[in-house]
Formats: sequence, C-alpha cells, structure tokens
Amino acid sequence: MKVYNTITGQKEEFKTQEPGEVKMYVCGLTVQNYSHIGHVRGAINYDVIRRYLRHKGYDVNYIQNFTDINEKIVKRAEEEGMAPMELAEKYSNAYINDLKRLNVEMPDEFCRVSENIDKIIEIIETLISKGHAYESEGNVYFSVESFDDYGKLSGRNVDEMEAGSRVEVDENKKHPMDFALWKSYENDPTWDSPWGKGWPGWHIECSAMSMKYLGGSIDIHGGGTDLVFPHHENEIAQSEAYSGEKPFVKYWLHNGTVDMSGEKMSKSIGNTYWTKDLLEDFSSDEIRYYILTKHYRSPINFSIEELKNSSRSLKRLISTLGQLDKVIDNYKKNRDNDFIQEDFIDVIKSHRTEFEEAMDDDFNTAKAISVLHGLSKEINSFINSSDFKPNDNNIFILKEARRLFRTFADVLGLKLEPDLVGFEDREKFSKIMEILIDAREEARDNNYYDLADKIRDDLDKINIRLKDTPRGTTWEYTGDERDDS
RNA sequence: GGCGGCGUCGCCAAGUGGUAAGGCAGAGGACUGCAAAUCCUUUAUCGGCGGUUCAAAUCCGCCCGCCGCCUCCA
Repeated sequence: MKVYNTITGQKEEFKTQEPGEVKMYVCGLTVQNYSHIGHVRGAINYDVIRRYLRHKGYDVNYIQNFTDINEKIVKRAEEEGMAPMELAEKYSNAYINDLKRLNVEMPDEFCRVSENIDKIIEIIETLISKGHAYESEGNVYFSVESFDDYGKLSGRNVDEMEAGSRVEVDENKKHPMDFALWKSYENDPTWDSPWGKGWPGWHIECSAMSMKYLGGSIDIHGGGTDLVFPHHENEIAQSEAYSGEKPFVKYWLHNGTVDMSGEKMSKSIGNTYWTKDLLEDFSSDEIRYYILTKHYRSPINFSIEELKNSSRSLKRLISTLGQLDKVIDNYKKNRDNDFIQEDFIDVIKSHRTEFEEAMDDDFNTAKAISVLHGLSKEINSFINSSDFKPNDNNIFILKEARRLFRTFADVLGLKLEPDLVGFEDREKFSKIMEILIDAREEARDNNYYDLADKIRDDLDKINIRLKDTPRGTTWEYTGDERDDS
C-alpha cells in the first residue's frame, strides 16, 4: 500500500511503527458554527481511509479534536448571547450529528482543548526550559530560530518569508515568525498558568493531544491542505522540540479544499453550503459518493448541479444491488442446475483485486468506484442474460457477488439502499404494491393497455416506478425527482 | 515576491514512460404491447511550443490560463 506523504512530496510504502496498528490523528474544527461541505469532505475522506485500513486488517486508533476555545469562539458566543463553552458544546454536538447523518464513524475519541490544558502547560514549560520558547508579557512564544528543521513540511524558509508583510508583527515576538503557545487573556474563559491567566495558542493543542492520546510518534496525521502552513508546520516544531523524538508524524496526509465556482468556500465570502442544509436535499450516500468520486487530494469545485449529476450515477449501483437482492430473496429451491457459469467467480475475484489495488494506491476512491461500476455491469449482464436461471449454483455465485459488492460499499461508507422516505412501513406497503401490480398484470393480459399504463403513470407521478422484467414486474421508489432548473 | 497545485471527450473524473478507465449527457441497436430498467455498439491524443526517449497525457524547459497557501480556516 502506498500513501502520499506531504512532507516528502511522494507516494511512500505504508509501514506502521507497530505492526498491525495505526495511530491516526485528524485535525477537527473550531466549533464556532455549523459545519459546511468543506469540513465534512475531510471527515468523509479520513473516514474512508480509516475504514480501508481496517479492511486491510489494521487496528486503527483514530483521534479527532475540537478546538473549543479561542478568540473566534468568544466572539461568536457574544453574537449568539451565550457562554463560550456553551457555544462550543452546541456546535460540537451539531457537528457530531452531521457526521452521524453522513454515516461517518465516530473517532475512538474526540478530544477538546479545554480538557487538556494541563498537558499543554506541561509541554510549554518543557519548551521554555529547553530554550525553544520564551515568555513575554504573560504570553509564551515558540522561537522558530531555535528549531533547525522549521519549514520542512511546507518547504518554506524562515528568512524568505515576508512575515508581517500583511499582518502587523506582535512586538513581543523576537522573530516575526514566532508563534504563540500561550496567550494572556483576562476575561473568562481563562485558565491559570505559570504565566498568568490565559489560554493556549492554536497550534499547541494538537501536539499535546496527539501525544497524550496516541503516544509520542504517530503514523498518520491528517487535515486540510490549508493547514499545512502554519498549523502543521508549527505542530512539528513544537512536538519535536519538546520530545526530541523525530519524526513526530510519519505520514502527513492532506485533503483538498472544497471551492465554490473557482473560489475557496469561506465564511467571509459568504458562499457556504452548510452540511445540515445539504442533508435536507441529499442522502448521505449522495454526498459521500460525490466526494469520493474525486481523489481526496484534489480540490473539489462544488456545485449542486454536479451533485445531482453524480446522484444519477450512484443510482446505477443502488439499482444493481436492488436487483441482486430481489433475485436472491425470491429464489426458491430448485434442482435445475444445468446453467452454471463458473467463470463468473473469476470475474468477481478480479474485481476484488482491482478495487484493492486502487485503494492501495493512495486511497484512490475515484478509481475504486469505477471498479464498482464494472462489477455492477457484470452482475447486471449475468442476471439479465437470456439464459440465466436462478438455480442453486447461480444463486450461490450471486451471493458471493453481493457480499463483495457490500464489502466495497462498506469501505466507502455507502449504504446503497433505495430511498424509502415516506415508506417506513415497507412490508405493508409492499403488499399493497403487489395487489396493484397483480391488477395491472391482469389488465395487460386482457389487452387493457390504457388502464395498465394509467396505473404505471400514476404511480410514477408519486415516484414509484414499475419495471416489467422477464421474471415479472418490480417496483422501486425513485426518490423525489429534483428539478434541474 | 516566495512555496505548492491544477489545465484529460459536452460535463464530472481516473491515469506519472509503453500507446487514453469509469460515470453523466448524446447517438444507434436489442429487449418491451408501449415504456422504464438492463445489455450491446459508438464519441478524446490529453492548454500551447520545444526538448529527452525506440516510446510521453505521463520526464525536462519555456509560455498561456486557473487556483491554494504565505493571515483564522477542513
């Protein structure tokens, strides 16, 4: 398995420090507002990476943080008229809810800055005693000049950067690139520290928490590409200066951002798509599928139009699985085993290999999904071929195919279930459909096509589509048809 | 100005040296009472120019266009 490592700029063979175990830390978000499609894109990318690592047999320990205290949270709390910690609680819960609705598995642990102040203080104290940090007016700064490797992740050189060219340099800093480990702050919420009341700087939290929850050196550290500098660069500096252990992180993974019509989506531009709103109109499968048909490192130029387009592609997979279920579930014991297509087993096996090869190559979900489409086509051909007969052998083969299909879907976190909104009592509903289909069958047998077509057309209007197949009529709920206008 | 990325069929998108995956949309055909679904067939030489090579979308150089980071950001 190969993984693209930001720090080397290359795909590297993936080897964990402890055989069979992966220590993975992903930067979460500052819980100051609802999550948007960009946040969730990362969450889905890392969710799939985690699922795939587990599929490969790794035991994955996955930690994600919440930044629950900083200037922005305080500001937002004022706007919403609540206490900062209350606001953080509100939006972290909202985020967790978004993740659940998107079928994103929960991390093994969510860690919060506010709960780890002790560890942060301990690290800062050590950094000061080692000469990597200094205190000034109640603030503590990390000295970038004290750390020779500074810039190794983002490929920057301290001297060449125009620090302060766009932002005023804090006069307490010895070097313009120095960054805060501890910030002096008077009003609540604050924590006591050897340097007075205040709170941690932004970058130190991830160093502290990844070390505390996962141990010294970790295998995978993920986040958006917009975190490479300065956040992750600073994390490396702090962590390695603190522990003396290198590397702090073995593989740095960065997912691309979600842009809006060529512009980066951001709150300041106001072109944000909130996750909760998207979930009103699209299923978790539709959102995940859309995201996963693009490589995790590529930027996504988001548009509703494209999301709809990719939904049509997703439907194809759902439909295949639906057919598979029907053929298998309707099968009744049968001794007629003369049609056996042994080589279909090989077809299934080769798709398994292809899928894994795609995922082994830096989690190429786009390619993996195309393998799924290939398998879908094979299954459809098999089931719909004129000489297909559901007998013991063929049903056995189809069950294998279904199992593989499901396995792939699970790795991608796709449910591939038909949209049944409004049909909660499905069993009863199915019986009603049977009655309708029978009645229409009879109409057709007697050449009452007008009536038969009326039944079909009327059902279509309420998003139920009938399909006349060689083995009888089936129905499916097509979901709310969305206008493309 | 510095660092990084991108430009592949109408649209989305894989593909990092061996002669262009897949999906959507389109066209033709099979199936159907007609449909739908499904299946089959069909549509590109890879932003431009030059170079390296037996061989390049893939490597190198230059140019054009777009974007991200350098400030909080997933």
